[in-house]
Formats: sequence, structure tokens, C-alpha cells
Amino acid sequence: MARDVKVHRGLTTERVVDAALRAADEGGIEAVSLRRLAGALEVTPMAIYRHVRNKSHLLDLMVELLLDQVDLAPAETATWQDRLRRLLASFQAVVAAHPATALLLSRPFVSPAALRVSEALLATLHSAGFDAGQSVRLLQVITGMVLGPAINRATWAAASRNLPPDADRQQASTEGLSAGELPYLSSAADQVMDWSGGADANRLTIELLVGGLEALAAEPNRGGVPRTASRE
Amino acid sequence: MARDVKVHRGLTTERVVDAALRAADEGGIEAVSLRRLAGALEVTPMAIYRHVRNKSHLLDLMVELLLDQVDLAPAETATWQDRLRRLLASFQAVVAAHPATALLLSRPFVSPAALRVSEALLATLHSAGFDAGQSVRLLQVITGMVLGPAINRATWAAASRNLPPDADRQQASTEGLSAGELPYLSSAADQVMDWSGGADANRLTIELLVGGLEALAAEPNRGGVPRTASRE
DNA sequence: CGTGAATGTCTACGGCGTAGACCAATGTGT
DNA sequence: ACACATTGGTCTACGCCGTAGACATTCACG
Repeated sequence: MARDVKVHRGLTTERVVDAALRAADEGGIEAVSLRRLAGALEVTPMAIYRHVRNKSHLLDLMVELLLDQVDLAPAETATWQDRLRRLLASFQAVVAAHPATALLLSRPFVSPAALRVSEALLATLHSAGFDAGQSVRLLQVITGMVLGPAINRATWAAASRNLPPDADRQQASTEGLSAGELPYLSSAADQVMDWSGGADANRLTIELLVGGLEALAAEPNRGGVPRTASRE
Repeated sequence: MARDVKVHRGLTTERVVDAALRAADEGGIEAVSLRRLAGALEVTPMAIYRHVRNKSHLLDLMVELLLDQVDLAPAETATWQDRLRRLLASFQAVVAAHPATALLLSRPFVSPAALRVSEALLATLHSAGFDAGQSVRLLQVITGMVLGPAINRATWAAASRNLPPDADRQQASTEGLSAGELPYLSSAADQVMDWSGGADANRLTIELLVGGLEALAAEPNRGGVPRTASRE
């Protein structure tokens, strides 16, 4: 029963995942290659395979580590609004702290931690009065909202600079649009630059969601079969 | 001025992008490799480089083709609510029709078409009464909401089957959770299976958003500095 | 001490994106 | 009609990637 004994070179699954997460956080997901990782750990690429089934498994473990930091607010929380706020704020904090959360965009949301998050959200939505079908649909939207900022941290910076950073995609965008044709966009670009980190953006997101859910719960036919009305 | 003359082997940028898009739609983004693409077009891999700068550029062109299908509702639309509904419904339709929209999750949102979409959304938000700063933050959330379904089409199917499809990540999830511990999740799983395609899920998303925006616009201090109140 | 399991290494394979030299077809100017 | 430059496709090769399989070492325990 040799378990946690240090042997050979003290490589452990934990060390591997930690290193991978660090690499992903500071170099982007695509910076995580088994060979580079092995280099950082001063080990042969194949050594990693003693602690991780394959790269996909490694990425799953990284996701797990991230999502385990999410605080699933207890079910006893006073109102569903408060539970939702607390849960999502925690989720948002994790997303904000780790660029590696971009992993959640490409990987099935089915690890134990992910399931726990989903379960907590579904429970909250249930107590808000939504049925199972609606809750599932809402769940998808909510994760999208939370992950929104993760989708592109760099996008806006690139857009406002008229795309100098990457010489590759620079041409693709300078075809038909000049600065003047996008008044709102260019005026908004300034706002983005001094973006202090998005703390209030996150609050805005949550309140948008809570407000929307309240409205939806109060007027259930809205989300169901909408009146023929397309105006007013 | 030889322009649109057929020479050699009639490979064109359009044919390349079309084939790539088709491949991405039916095999996922990672199924798009220049070599495979070349095979499908009965051409050498390097031939593609005569029509596309590099892979990144190709992906940009694919995104462009997708986003050009989005109907930017005209600014004269009666209410901002209606314009938002129309614009987002169209966006959602594109997402639903093309699995390749997963590209939007990994690529800067800065192609001309993407900028046009963003501009239209910002204009709509402006007419709803939000200032530039809020609009930018909301924009991020909204695209997240719309792209939510794209984030994982396969996730739920995998989750409900207790993860049989992929032998790789199957283990990662069967550690601490058994079916009984996730009541809402497992009951919801059924709902997901007969998911007719998400038309009403999309409506739900839009109404959630509109309702949330209305609430936010009516009570602006909510999204700003929230009252100390954390209860009720 | 001996043995079997655990851990790291080496070598090698096929796939990827892509640089660079080459070459055939094409349309142009005289 | 003929040399010519341009266009579009091919070939070869490089360095990266994930990973299979055989091997070597080191440890835990009898």
C-alpha cells in the first residue's frame, strides 16, 4: 500500500494539475502542452502519463480544481434571489481570477464539481418557481452569462486598438469598416480600456439576471407561448 | 486584369471557406484541419495557402460568413425591446443552425460582421437608456447568453447518460457523485432528452433579458452601487 | 534479500501548421 | 506568334503536438 510516499522524482497528480493550471492562467489554454508542462516540471513528457490518463483527463482535473472553489450557497438561504446572488458572485469570482476558466467553454460541464454547481443552480431556480424544463433552459443561459467575460478578455482590447497586436487577423477586419461607421462601438472602446476589473460588471450581470427572473416568474406566459403581440 | 477566370484547379477562397464551414458544422471545430480540408477538396494541403493566409485567417473567414447571416434589426424599429428581440432571435437562429458558431467562443469578436453586430446591440442598449459603460458590460453578458447553448450541445446528453460516450473522461466524473444525490439534475435530464431544438428556450432567453433590462432601466441604482440590503 | 509494483525514460509514430523551392498553366504585351 | 510575368498547385521538410510500448530504475514490503 505505498501511497503518498516520495519516490523517484516526487511528481504527483496534484503537482501536474497545479502546474498546468498555472500555465493556463498565464499563457492561455493553448499554452498547456504536455511537453511544455513536462519541461516546467523537469521531467520527461511521458512521465506525466503516470499521473494522468491523457491530456483530456488533465484538462478535466483542471476544471475540477477551478469549480471546486465555487461556493454553492446553502439551500437554506433566505430568498432564492440571495442564494443566486451569492452563488453567482462566487462563480464570477472564480472566472475572474482564472483565465483558465476558458476551459469551461470547450469541455462538457459534467465533472463532479460542475454537476454540483448545476444542481445548486437548478435547486435555486426551482425555489424561484420554475419547472424542470424552464430551469434547464435557464441554466444554459446563466452559465453563458457568467462565462461571458471569459469568452473574450482580449477581444475588446484588440478591437479598440484597431487590431495591431496580431499581424495575422489584422487584415480580416480592415475591409469594409472604418472607425466613423461605428459610433457606439468606438465611444465605448474608451470605457473598456480603464476597465478596473469588472467587479461592478459582475454585479450588473447578477442584477440583470435576478430582475429578469423576477419578471419571468411574475408573468409566466411571457416565456411560454408569447402573445401574438410583437409590438409594445 | 485576370479576375474570375477558372484556372488550374478551380479552387477559390469561397470554396475553401464553405468546405471548412461544412466540416466544422458536422464534425466540430477540431475536425477542421488544413490537411483534411485539402483532402476533401482533392488538393494538396499547401494549395489552400494560395487562398487563405493561414489557419487563423480561415477561421476568421468562417466566423465572418456566419455572422453575416445575422439580421441587425433596423434602428427605426418601434421599441428597443422589439429591436432587441428581432436581432437576438436572428443571432440565436444562426447559432442554432451552425455548430461551427463554437468558433465565436475562442476567437476575438472583431471581424467586420462581428463589429456590426456589436454596434447594433450597443445602439439598442443606448436607446434603452444605458450609458456607454453599462452597455459594454451588458454586451458581454448578452453575447454570453446567446452563445450559451453553443457552449455545450453535447454536455447534457453526456451528463444524462451518466457519461458512457467517451471512455476518457468517463472516470473523472464517477468519483463522488451518485445519481441520487442530484435530484434536480437527474429529473431535469429527462427534459433535456426530448429537447425539440430549443426554439422556446431561445424565446425564454430573450424574454429573460428584456425583462431584466427593463427592471434595470427602471431601477438604475440596482446595477450601480447596490443598497446594503442583502435580504429581501 | 528478493520480488513485484510504482515511477520515470527512451524511442518512435502519425498528425498538425506551414516555410520555401519548384513547376505548370495561364493570360498579356509586342 | 512568342517571350514573359503571374497565378495556382505540388513536393519536401521542419518542428511542434499527443501518445503507444518497451525499458530501466527505485521503492515498499515480505
